[in-house]
Amino acid sequence: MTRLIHKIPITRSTYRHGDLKRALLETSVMLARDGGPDALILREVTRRVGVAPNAAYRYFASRQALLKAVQSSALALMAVFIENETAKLPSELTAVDFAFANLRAVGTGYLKFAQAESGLFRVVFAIVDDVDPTQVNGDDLEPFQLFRAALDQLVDAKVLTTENKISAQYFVWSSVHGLATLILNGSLNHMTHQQVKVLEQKLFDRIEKGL
Amino acid sequence: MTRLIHKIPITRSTYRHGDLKRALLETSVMLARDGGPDALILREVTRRVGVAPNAAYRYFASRQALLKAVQSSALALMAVFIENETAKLPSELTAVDFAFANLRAVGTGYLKFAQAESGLFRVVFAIVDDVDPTQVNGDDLEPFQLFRAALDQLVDAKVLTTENKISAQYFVWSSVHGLATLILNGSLNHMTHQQVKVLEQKLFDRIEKGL
DNA sequence: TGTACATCAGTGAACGCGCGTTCACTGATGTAC
DNA sequence: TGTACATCAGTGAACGCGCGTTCACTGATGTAC
Repeated sequence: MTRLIHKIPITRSTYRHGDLKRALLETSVMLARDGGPDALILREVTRRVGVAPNAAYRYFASRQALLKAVQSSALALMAVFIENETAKLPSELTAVDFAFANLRAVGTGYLKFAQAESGLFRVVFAIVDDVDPTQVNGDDLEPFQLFRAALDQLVDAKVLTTENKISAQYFVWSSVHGLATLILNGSLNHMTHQQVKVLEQKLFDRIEKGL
Repeated sequence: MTRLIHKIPITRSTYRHGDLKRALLETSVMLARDGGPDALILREVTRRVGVAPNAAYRYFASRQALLKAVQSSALALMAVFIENETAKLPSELTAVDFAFANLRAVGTGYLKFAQAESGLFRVVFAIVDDVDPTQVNGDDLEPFQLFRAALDQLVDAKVLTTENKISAQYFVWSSVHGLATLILNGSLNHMTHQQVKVLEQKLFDRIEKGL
């Protein structure tokens, strides 16, 4: 009896973990937060969870599959960052002004996520050499969709035509994503945080002009 | 005598290599062409050159230093791609038209390099956790400079003010670089090559509009 | 022109490291009677 | 309520792999006399 009590491990009180899949995924996300895709090391994940290295294989077919799962989580978190910004929008604007403000909000959330969660951002855009397509979760959010609602509003506000919407969407995405990657790869390291902020605003100005 | 002849290795006829530094760098570039920064494996480089694994250390302080050297080579090649495009420009244009055409040419070269030499493109923007700063080659070309001449022409042609030049330069760079990375990370894999070409042109249209 | 010698480019062997994945398994658990 | 049993979540051990870097060295070369 007492023996049993002493044998209770810190991280696990039952023989079966009970929630190993979730634990593996959450730990994987933590690792990826700190070091990006390369920091997702299967053995390290299982070590932290307190389980044998091969235990992960009951829930994920391979490291790739686990990375794919982290990718989904990261993208969902990115969407939350964006929603946090769009939620702040004042409602007493004209449709046109609101649509533009919304676009800026989405871009701001995108850039904030890239900077606050650079590891996860890099995971989102890491190349995952095709995971078994039968395993692909069809209703996964796609990064391309993040700007969609904002662009739809611009169409509704007659700022954009329907024909131009797609190319506008790629234009906005490229510009914002490009700035995000330049920030992350250190190309803007000579600037202060404040200067980067100013640059972001000027980028949005030019994006609006270019639509 | 005959013994000596038989002992001549295929890749080396003298005891001293004679040009090992160049051979190491060139082989490194080949590896990086095929697989990006992660494919730059010291032991593989020396294996291909036909030299002991540690021989590289006479010329490069570490793998990082070698990667840095490859980065310089890659950036120089990128500049060549851009010059190849700008060289094609017709000369009988007005200053304004020429400046815009030049900007497109630079962007086109940038995107062509990214697609034709994706491994080297990734090396250029790979994070190199600070190499010893006393070793840094001060006159290394910076990616940011690639668009500089085109923007200068736009200032000369009075399309841009001097104050706006810098932010315009980052706008152009972000947009083009962003599209390049989206193409490379597979975000546009659902498109045909032709569709991507069209998208590039529409991006340039919007960039011009946004200046 | 020939010899002695110092230089330093490249060697050989090893260190310490850690990874992803497979195999045959064990034993706590929940279930059926 | 108590017992027999099948399930399957997690184990233990190993495979095969290759990396970057350090150390003490050797011996072909170019140079000085």
